[in-house]
Amino acid sequence: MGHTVEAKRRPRRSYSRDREITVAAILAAAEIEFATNGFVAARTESIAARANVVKGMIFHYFKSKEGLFEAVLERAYQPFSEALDKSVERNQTATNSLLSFLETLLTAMSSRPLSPVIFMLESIQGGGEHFQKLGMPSLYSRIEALLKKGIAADEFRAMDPWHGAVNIVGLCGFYYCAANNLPRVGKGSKPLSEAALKKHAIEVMAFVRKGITGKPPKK
Amino acid sequence: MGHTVEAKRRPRRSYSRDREITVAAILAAAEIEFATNGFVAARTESIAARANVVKGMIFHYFKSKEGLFEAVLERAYQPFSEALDKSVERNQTATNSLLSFLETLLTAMSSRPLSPVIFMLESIQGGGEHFQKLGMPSLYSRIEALLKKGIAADEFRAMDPWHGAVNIVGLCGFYYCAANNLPRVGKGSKPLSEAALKKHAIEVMAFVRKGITGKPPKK
DNA sequence: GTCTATACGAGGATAGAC
DNA sequence: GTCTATCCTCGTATAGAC
Repeated sequence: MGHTVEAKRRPRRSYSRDREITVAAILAAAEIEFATNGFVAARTESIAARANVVKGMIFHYFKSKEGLFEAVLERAYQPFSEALDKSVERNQTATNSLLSFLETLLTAMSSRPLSPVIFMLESIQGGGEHFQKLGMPSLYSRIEALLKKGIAADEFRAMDPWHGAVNIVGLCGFYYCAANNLPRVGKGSKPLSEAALKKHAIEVMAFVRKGITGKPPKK
Repeated sequence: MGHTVEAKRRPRRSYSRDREITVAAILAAAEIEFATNGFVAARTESIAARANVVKGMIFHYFKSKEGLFEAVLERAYQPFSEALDKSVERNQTATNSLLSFLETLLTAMSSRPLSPVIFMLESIQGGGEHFQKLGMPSLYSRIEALLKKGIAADEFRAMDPWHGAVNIVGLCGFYYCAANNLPRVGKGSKPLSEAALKKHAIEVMAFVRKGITGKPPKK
């Protein structure tokens, strides 16, 4: 039935007795659980089982379910935060700036494929409460700014840069959220395999490049 | 805190004592609740409060929470099913076929803005179990087919039609899912206002048109 | 058809032994 | 640091009066 996806309760074999290891295991398990079920529907018991620890450990290290969730959110956003820092504006054309930023963004996503899903769920269910803290809006703003620059420089076609930014972020992230549900007809590789994600990045870059330019590169 | 969004418990004033009215009220309330919280986190009590009926009515008419959810899903998919039926292939160019189909699709979405969100949640949380029944995959397949046709006819650039279809669906639907969380800087109208949705449709159509064509229309 | 009361299970959180 | 046992709230679902 349409119930929560839960991890099988595996018998615990070895215990780490090590803060770092236990915490990391819980975080990794929690990321999966929250990305599949959302905050409210996520089950601490299920997280514990997947992490191969006892439920009490979660409350020991994170105080509450909410505390754990925030830790997961921060961890999930980290690569994107770094991507924002890394891609500083050099003296480049708007096209090159945007495409290189997109490449960084898509790489960050493919390295942590659950992050877009968690952000999506937080957006829908949490109303984006936590996003202000994380600095999520700056992702859209960055792209919007690049679009404005390119439009002013006549590199890009006339368009609403705000909608443009949303559309581009959507192009990057939607795939990850819909992955479980895509038609698999005749597709050998799974949508989240490394090869498929690479293909996705290439296709998105091409789509964006064509979709925003004012004049196409003559062939 | 990051808890479920719940409807305030309003005092019940008038009772319809009418099957149609009660059922419709429950369905409408349930759509909101499921779209905000997902199946597991949705609360029947909250749905009842929003519909201004007593919780028992839900089980009376729909037997179970799951029964209600399926009814909501069907209702949400209906406009898209009609859109698929309506836009039969006439002797048109691939470009015109695709754009007119997109227009129908975007109109369906704007008429039921919660549907894309429900589908997204079902995709993430339900693993798309219910989608086979509803015929969801045909939406992607239709677009994929149109893309293939256009590529073969040299109207569209070379691209992977499967990824292209996912990207186009994402362009249409992502906006609705992210709407609660978009930066509102300097934006007067809310992202889900009629005006904003119309703008979204126009921007997406333009983006797709430019993003897929092989040769741009000379100006 | 509508309402109240309640059974019953699930799940977050804590206490305290080892 | 790790584990077991338990408390208590919340939420689905049902029984039965009006």
